[in-house]
Amino acid sequence: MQTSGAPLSPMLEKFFLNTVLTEDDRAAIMALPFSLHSYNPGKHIIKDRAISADFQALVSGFAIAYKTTSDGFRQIVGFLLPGDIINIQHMRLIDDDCSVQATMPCMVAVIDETLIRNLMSKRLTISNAIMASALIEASISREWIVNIGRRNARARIAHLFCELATRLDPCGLAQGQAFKLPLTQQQIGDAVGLTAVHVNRTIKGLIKDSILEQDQHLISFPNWDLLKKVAGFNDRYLHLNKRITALGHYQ
Amino acid sequence: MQTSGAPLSPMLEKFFLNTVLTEDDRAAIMALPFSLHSYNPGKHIIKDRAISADFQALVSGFAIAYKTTSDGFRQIVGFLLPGDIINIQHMRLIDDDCSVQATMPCMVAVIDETLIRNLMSKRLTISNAIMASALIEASISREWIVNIGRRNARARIAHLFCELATRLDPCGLAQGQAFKLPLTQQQIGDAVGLTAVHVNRTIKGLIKDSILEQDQHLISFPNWDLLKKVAGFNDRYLHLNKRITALGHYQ
DNA sequence: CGTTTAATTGAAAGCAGTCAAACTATGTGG
DNA sequence: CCACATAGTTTGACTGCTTTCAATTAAACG
Repeated sequence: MQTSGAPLSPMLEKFFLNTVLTEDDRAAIMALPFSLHSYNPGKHIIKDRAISADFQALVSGFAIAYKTTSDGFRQIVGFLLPGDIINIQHMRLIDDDCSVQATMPCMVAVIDETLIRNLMSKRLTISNAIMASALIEASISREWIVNIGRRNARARIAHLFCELATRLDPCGLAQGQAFKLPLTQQQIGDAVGLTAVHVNRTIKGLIKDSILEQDQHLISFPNWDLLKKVAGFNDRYLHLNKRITALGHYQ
Repeated sequence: MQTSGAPLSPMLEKFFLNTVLTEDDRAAIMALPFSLHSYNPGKHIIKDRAISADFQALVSGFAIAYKTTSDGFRQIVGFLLPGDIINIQHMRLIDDDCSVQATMPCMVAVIDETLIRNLMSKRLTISNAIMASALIEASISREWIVNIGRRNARARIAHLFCELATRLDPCGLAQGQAFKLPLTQQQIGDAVGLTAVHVNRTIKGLIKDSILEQDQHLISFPNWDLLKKVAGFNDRYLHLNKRITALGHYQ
């Protein structure tokens, strides 16, 4: 998945992972007019309760979706990687219920939502691909519920690293058994329901036990199977490379 | 929302909450051939990894969707109420990644998935309604992540009760400021990431502080605003009564 | 009425949170 | 290029929420 070149190709590549698109579908998507916006770390791509009439896709970088409790705590509810649709719930629901913030320099492609709606109504396959993207996002949320609800700190953080390594890889953002961590320890805590202090101690423990290695922002794991075992990680919930055809039959 | 009479009407009513359907759309849905199946508490409607080619909707009763960790812990990831589509992710994804189990006597309408696919391809509005249902389910999952990740036991359980009261009401399963709890304390724990023992103690505490009342399986809360405050509950994530039109414009 | 399942309670242990301080990057302006 | 400011990381001591284990009571069911 290239982030250089055509800005919409990361999204297209992601569609191809779950849906068989025709050459016409591909052309129709690549022909969509868009504008590009860049966001530095810390900047908001979507602010809570904002109502925009646009369809946005992440071209490059890394962003977090989060919600805030009434007493001021933050919980990250998902990650956005290149190719991901940023406000997919906005297609059918009025309220954006969470905010989206860049944690790495981000490039965002903005498309007039009306054009997407037209495309979806005319091209069933593209509608299917977007539906599949929404369902995969939901599947990831369910696994996060399991991770936070039923795993201890060590397994939670290991699971987070497993998910990051697995999802960053097809984006060209992982180097073998390593990746550049796009999050601070505070943000890791906000993602897995722990405090930054305990995240720090737990990561230290993982390093001490040779489950992880860390060199500045580079996280590596010489023993992928061990990390997976500690995390109880199974990538099935990410629904990678599982396509169903335009007709809905299994490929 | 009636559970007697036409079995598909609870689902139809739910569609109407988020999408403006035409009379033709309504008729097309009500004309769908279906078969009815009943499940007693404890019975599985979907078993993990099962591959079925059917579209299923809950007609009456109450069911839980859950996942199991590699070390044997169970985490409930969502509730299914009358009108809810049971295996919505199955429309576009190959793997069912969670199991669904009845906790109350359930009636399930099963429809040939091909008929649903045809309906969705011919009727944009119905496709939109199903998409909206999927997005609402995802929104609820995100709020569960917040609930488990960033609230203490008392707020978590209060929040669960708020969600149940709010979602059961349009199904005709809530009586004023009360509802019949469709879950055991073990299941409540599995839903909010706590042990059954601590759920018990926490509910006792809520009762002692007059935030809840309990008479057998009937849960009531004389002070709804107080319960909401303890929970930090805001029903926005449930997306009730927020319709957008077939054309995608705000109503 | 006996059996099974669910709810309840107590005591002890442990995982994670809180508070506070020191340290280390990272970046900026002089 | 260095001094300073800021943000992020690390560490220690202490607290406390939640779990664990075990046993008892109550409810549901055939």
